Amino acid sequence: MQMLKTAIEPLLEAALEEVGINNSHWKSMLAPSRELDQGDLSLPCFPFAKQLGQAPPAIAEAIAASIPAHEAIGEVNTVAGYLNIKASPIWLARTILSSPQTHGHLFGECQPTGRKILIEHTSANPNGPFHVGRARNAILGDSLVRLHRLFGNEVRAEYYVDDMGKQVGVLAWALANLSEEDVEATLKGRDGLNPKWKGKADHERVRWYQAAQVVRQERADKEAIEQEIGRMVHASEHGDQGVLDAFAAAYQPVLDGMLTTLARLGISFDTFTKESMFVTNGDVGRLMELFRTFEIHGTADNGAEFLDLGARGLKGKTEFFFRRGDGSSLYATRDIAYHMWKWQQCDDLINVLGEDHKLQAKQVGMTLTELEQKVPEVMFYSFIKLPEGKMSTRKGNVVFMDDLLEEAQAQAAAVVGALRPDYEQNQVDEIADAAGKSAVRFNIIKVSPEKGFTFRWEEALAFEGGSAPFIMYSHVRACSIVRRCQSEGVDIDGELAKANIELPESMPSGMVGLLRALAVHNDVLAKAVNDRRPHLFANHLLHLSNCFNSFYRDCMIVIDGEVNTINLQVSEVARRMMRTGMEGLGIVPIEHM
RNA sequence: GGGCGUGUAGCAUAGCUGGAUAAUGCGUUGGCCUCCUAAGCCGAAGAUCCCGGGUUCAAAUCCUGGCGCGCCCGCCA
Repeated sequence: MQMLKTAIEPLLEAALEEVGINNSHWKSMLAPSRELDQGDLSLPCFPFAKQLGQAPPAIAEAIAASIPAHEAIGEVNTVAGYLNIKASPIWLARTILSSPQTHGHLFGECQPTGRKILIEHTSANPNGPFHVGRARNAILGDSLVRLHRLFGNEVRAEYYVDDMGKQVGVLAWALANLSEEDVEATLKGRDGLNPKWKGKADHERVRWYQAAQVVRQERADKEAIEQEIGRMVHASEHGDQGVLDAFAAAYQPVLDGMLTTLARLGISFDTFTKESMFVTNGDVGRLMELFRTFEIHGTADNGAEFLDLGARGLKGKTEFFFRRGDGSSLYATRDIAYHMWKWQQCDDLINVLGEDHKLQAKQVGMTLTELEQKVPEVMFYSFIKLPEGKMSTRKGNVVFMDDLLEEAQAQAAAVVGALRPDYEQNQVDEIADAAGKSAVRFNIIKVSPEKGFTFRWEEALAFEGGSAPFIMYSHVRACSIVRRCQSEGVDIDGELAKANIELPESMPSGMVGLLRALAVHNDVLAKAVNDRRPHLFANHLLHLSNCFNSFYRDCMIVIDGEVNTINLQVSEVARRMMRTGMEGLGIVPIEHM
């Protein structure tokens, strides 16, 4: 609760000086209380014991006695060596409400910072549909994008298109050389194409890719196939425009299909940058020449070149190869050129990467340092497993995001249909669509990225406490209060504009709890953004929604046609914060459900 | 073998820049709709915070040694 801390720090400083503490180490010790009923801020007094030669409880008492009355402080108490300070609910209400109409933007919507952030996420190889494993990157990345925007940063969301690797080469070869009959014969015995996705190129063309993977292993002329693919990949890496165009024709429809899936999740990108650009524009070639001048440059027997990052402290495998024996570049080399290009366009660079890229990212980072470039921030995430084990397209052990979204919507529709039998079908569909996709997203956002994650249908499709629909429902209740006011003829804008209303001496616990949750909202947003941990904000939003529900129970807004101004103002601030917060996580803030 | 990450009630998680009675949801269980949407609210039971050692007034949190799980250790992307 930064709000309270700022208000009382000078008081506390004076009180501590009176007791005999003159250094300012205590400022970092003054932290949010562990339990809400202890207080808002707590100061453990144990470290002062040695310095003052007194017992911690006595010190806490002495400090408490020296703190003068202040409008922000509701209560000061000491327990077992802790000094607990609770904000005055009236002060909280006054601060938060100080004209919600004019200052409402302060809550939930921050001022522009002027900072330009480039966030690269997803960047999946365009060779098949998203499964929930690959989608963790997109969901986390997009949430980070949205939270930065909510925070006030100027964000560009970027997809790096891998348009020249072996995977794309295989796809292009398969489309050119395998007939539909070949593909179906090769994949006989596996799951067929779900008729639902007929015509969606990511689902259709991945079968050519999968068939090619089999054919490359099993067909009699596999050496010739490998040579042909190798020739194309090689040509692409030397910037052969004809081959690159053929690759693009192969992957672009697949990429479009993948983006359709992401769009359904509310995920979109501002820019797409193709890997091949850095080969064709000469950046990669110049970079490789530059590396030759480095003192840590080395050459292998066949002419391949590397940087010896061991000399810079890298453990394990220390040779970082940037050029093959045949003179072509490697993925990592292009990635470095890409990063140098990105740095020209932003103040901060964030990459969202799977944990399998940690070593690679480390090598790229060290090389960028060698080039006197800044190192990007990286958000790593663990892979999503299925209860049966690792997700694998080859083994048919996958859950496609398209299927998950269909199932989520269907289940949400069943819930809405049962709970709201009077709703029209199109209204049910709209709610089910919003609830389904939000639940799927939230299920992934709410856990910390580095944690291993096992996908379970029953959890992805849970619509109760701890889920996106729980938050959506609280928001809907707040919206319904507005509708109620309108139907009662309440002048809402007028009510919100009222300032300096008399606040009741005692407030119901639901009100106090909500005020405290509101007071902490922007602190959590800042932390989630700065530490790249969206799940902190997700958990806060659950807490905020929960607090709103208790407030809803305790504080009626309209009774017998009479509106309670304070309650309405608090409800409206909460509604806006919930709405902007939901948008920050990609949860759809619908108004009915 | 080496590197990185992770291990918290039956299950899934939060807390990890050290601080009090370890928080939340699911599940189990007891209450609450003549009142702005019960996808809700209030209560109960349920924890050797993986194990051992260390640092400290204080360890789930930091250090160290084990064990389990995941990922990486390509002139692949």
